[in-house]
Amino acid sequence: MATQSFSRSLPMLLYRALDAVMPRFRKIFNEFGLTEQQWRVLRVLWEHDEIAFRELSDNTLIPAPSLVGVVDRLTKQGLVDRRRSTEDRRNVFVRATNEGSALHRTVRPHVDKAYVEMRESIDTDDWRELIEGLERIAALSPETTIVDKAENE
Amino acid sequence: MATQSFSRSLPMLLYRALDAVMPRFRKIFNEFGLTEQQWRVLRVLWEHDEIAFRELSDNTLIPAPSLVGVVDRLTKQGLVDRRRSTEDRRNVFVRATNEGSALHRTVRPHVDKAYVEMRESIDTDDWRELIEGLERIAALSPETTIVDKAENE
DNA sequence: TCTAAATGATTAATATATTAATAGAGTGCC
DNA sequence: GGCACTCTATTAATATATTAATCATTTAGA
Repeated sequence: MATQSFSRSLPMLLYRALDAVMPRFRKIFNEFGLTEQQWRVLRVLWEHDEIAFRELSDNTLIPAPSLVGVVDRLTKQGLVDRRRSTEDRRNVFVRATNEGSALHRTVRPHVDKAYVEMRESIDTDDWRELIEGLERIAALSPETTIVDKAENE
Repeated sequence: MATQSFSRSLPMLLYRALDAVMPRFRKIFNEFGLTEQQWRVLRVLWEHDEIAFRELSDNTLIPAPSLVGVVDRLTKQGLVDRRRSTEDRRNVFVRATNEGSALHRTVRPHVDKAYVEMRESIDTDDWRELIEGLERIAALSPETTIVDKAENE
């Protein structure tokens, strides 16, 4: 039946799960003067010496228009750099400064610790099932499910 | 081990799942001139003839400061009402207008249809496991995990 | 070659999230 | 009765999300 408990719908459960897990992490970020999105950028930059703006957007899940501001503020704080590509001048590359990398190394252990604590508060099998289930949902990306519009009306 | 794939961490998977499922719903909301949050308010009001502001915030998962603006805009559109409680004048009650209820009845079938389609694209057992897993995580609400601060330092 | 289409970052406008602070109203206690 | 405390909605300031539009650049094709 279509009509079911709103609070147990998939979207609301996803939001509630985020509300349950994120505050502990945001608290850490804030202690180091970072927002959640700024942290995500530093986190991704940790694994990419230099990364295209578009890829940074994909990896952090921060929409491009928002990412412009996030990178602006990180730049203002001296934590990242921008560089316009010479081959294709539409592209922009972002990289962490020394200061940005250093901050990442400082914050990272706190984040990892909180993550492990959270993970350990859940049964291992349950955790694995949850992760797998989420990956299935994530695989339903919007593009994947688009049917040719002409087909319907 | 603490160091694991960032893109497969619980928070990023939750965000990716939302990115995968919400666009189809937002598209519906927008067709009827509603934002996602405005819809959530109407959806909750559907089951409560009148509801206290605080409860509305809890049920919609919209933080109180944001909800003020959401209700303001819904009021401006004539879809909901505000009423200050006479017993305890700190409280505010929100209710749907006739127009608000009517809009809900119009939009609801489209939302339900999209939800069923999404649900049917996932194996039933997988779906159940996922919902259960998310409920476990949601139960880890921040308040639940707070240890007395004096205990640590 | 020159133009139409496509691509990538950015801007714009509006709505919402986050965090802290405030203002008004109730409550308990002396 | 007054005072400290608590609770509720709201405001304030800043950051981010959403959607559409723009601007510069590149690419494809006539």
